[in-house]
Amino acid sequence: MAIVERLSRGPATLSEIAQPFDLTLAAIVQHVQVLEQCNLVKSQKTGRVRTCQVDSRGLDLVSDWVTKRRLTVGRQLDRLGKFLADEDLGNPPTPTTAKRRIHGKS
Amino acid sequence: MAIVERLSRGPATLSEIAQPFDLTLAAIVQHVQVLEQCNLVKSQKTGRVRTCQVDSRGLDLVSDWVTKRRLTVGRQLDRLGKFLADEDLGNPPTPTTAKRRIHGKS
DNA sequence: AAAACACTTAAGTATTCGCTTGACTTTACG
DNA sequence: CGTAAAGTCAAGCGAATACTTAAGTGTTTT
Repeated sequence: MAIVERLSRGPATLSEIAQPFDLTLAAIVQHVQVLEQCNLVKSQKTGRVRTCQVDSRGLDLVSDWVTKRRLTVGRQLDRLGKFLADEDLGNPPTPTTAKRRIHGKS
Repeated sequence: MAIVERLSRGPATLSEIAQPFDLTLAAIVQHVQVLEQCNLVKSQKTGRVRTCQVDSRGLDLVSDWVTKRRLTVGRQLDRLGKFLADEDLGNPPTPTTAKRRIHGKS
């Protein structure tokens, strides 16, 4: 998160990213590699310098996921209302009883 | 993520959450505890059953962070445009950005 | 009361992570 | 040229993590 925050203020080289952290350059490189796999950071190398920036595709991925969850949570409230109505009519709640590998291996 | 997705489709007990996973109930409890620390899940116990739902505060936290990053990335583009305009006018690059553009003449 | 249920808690373990070190490659500069 | 800078790669180590097992606790059901 701190690396993405740094990069959201403007592009930076790997050494520049590493500077505020008490870490080796190699460690930073490993973090950036993971962030690139997540499409949160993109980079290109010019000469011996690798410059990194935020990749907005990763941010999109995250915010899309969050908004999807929030939408279905909204529908959940509707379903709760329906459930309470059923309850008032005397219907029993659906007991989807889980019974799978509570202890020990299958 | 899978637990939050499950809960975004409607509340569930711990056993119900555990069902689709090949994990013990204890493992699921540990995951849910972490999610509660992150305010991504909330739960209350009724009798011997603990029912869990999505806590929208956690979702808000995430999407707020993402939109903040995106805003500053936006400002970054403005700065890039300004930088390129300066370049076209033949002005020397500012020292903080001077590390690029060492190679061939434009 | 006894048994079954739905967790809860603690402890142990095996794997995974994060990081460092050190050797190496490539590029820039005098 | 030689040397320094910026980064890459692989190996290794300690610490954290994600599980499991096993023994509780409180609550329904029979």
